[in-house]
Amino acid sequence: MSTASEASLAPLSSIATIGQHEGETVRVRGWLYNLRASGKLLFPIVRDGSGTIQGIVPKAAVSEEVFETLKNLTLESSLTITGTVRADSRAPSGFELDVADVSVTQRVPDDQPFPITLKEHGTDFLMERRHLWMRTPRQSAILRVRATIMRAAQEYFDTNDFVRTDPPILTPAACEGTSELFEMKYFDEGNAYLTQSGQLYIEATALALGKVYSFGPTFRAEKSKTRRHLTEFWMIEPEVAYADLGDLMVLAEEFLSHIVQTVLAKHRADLKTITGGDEKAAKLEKIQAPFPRVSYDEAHAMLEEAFSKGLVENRHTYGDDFGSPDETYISNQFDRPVMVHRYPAAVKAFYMQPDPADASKALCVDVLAPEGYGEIIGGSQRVDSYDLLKQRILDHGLPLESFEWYLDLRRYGSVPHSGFGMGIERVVAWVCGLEHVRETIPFARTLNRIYP
RNA sequence: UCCGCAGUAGCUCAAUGGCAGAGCAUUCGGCUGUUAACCGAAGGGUUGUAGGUUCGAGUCCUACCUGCGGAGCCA
Repeated sequence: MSTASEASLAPLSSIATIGQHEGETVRVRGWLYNLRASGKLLFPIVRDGSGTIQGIVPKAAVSEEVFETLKNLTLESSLTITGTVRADSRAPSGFELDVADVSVTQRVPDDQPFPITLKEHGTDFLMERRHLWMRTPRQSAILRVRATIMRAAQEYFDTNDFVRTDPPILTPAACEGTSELFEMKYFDEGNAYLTQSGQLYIEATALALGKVYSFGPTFRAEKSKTRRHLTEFWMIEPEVAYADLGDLMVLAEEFLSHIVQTVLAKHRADLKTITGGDEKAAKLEKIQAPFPRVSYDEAHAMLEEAFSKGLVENRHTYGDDFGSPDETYISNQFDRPVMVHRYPAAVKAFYMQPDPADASKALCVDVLAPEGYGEIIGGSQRVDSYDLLKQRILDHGLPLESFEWYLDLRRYGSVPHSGFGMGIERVVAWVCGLEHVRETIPFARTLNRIYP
């Protein structure tokens, strides 16, 4: 090994941008991802979080110490490797590193090898080691796409003059009076609950600031065990004063289009790593506003026809909400997200404005992602009449005193207003083509898992 | 909460009711262009738990535990 001062002469490079240093000697700080050997030739593959690169180490080209150090190095040991960047058509990324020097920061013990191998593993094994699983190229790529989706979502609202107003996470009562909530003691004030939605609170901030959004974690204590559910997930919710349902649907389709096109612009390589091909990117190209709009009645008619043709197993009952198989069938009829609007008021939340054309319907919209990924957005125009809202609260058996502040919003300068919530993890799962939302978040919280 | 599936080596999985195995990982040896490298060798097991049937149970029966994904509910 050369001296520290000698090695420090080489500039640091991230692997993602190492092509800019072709012909130059650089340092890469990272971890040993894989090591192949062929006699007196070593092929260490190093990852640094931005990508991986293969190093070439002919025994004759380096010191005995460098060769022996690398030859016996254990996977996922941390190291700094110095070498010359060379373009090579055999390399997946187009570049390789002719290694000159290596410095090991921490060596993974021989008797406790890195548990995640390059071979296949079961989901439970991987989830139990999520803190290590996320080091693999595919999982890292998913987390990068997630970060871009979150940033693009905020970017859309920020550049369209929305003000971010974050609602409380600890709340005194259920927002909608339906979902199961996580409950805890709150000093001498009785029980508090983890928020299931910030919606009611951002209705208040919308009437103060006009266009607002919130972005934060949301909690549901429902015992859902499916590929679409987490007990803790991230939701971004816009709320707009004076907006009606039509305005809301335009907002939703433009918002989603922006997110998907931003991912396409930045993550072609990651999408390929995640899905193993370019088909997903081709599908995402089509995600451009406007999106198809289907009323509840039209969707029901689609399901009736599908049932008569034997395309769906169970017949949908008019007036009921759509089940998961129903949503999957409807969304599969389109190559873009479909906006299903005007559901029966009876199956929707108390705060939704009735349709003036048919009071049995609510002015609401669910956006269903393609390919059966389910509901990614749910929103509505809100009840703006004091009398109607008060009646709805009473009809739903909710404690009026808990909603006095909410009724104030209709008492003092009430206006029509609308908003929606988008679940980040479902969008990531759809955009990345994943089987399960648990891979879309660094540490998933599900019914049977709160470790690590 | 209901329905279904699964639990065998560190991992992924085999094994007609009849000697518990393979690949990968680990250790050792070989190989100068490997792409989940390859070749040879070695170590590695209370078959989820508790009962039962049987000459004999990984395999059949009962209960339980754990996990999975589907319904419901939702984003």
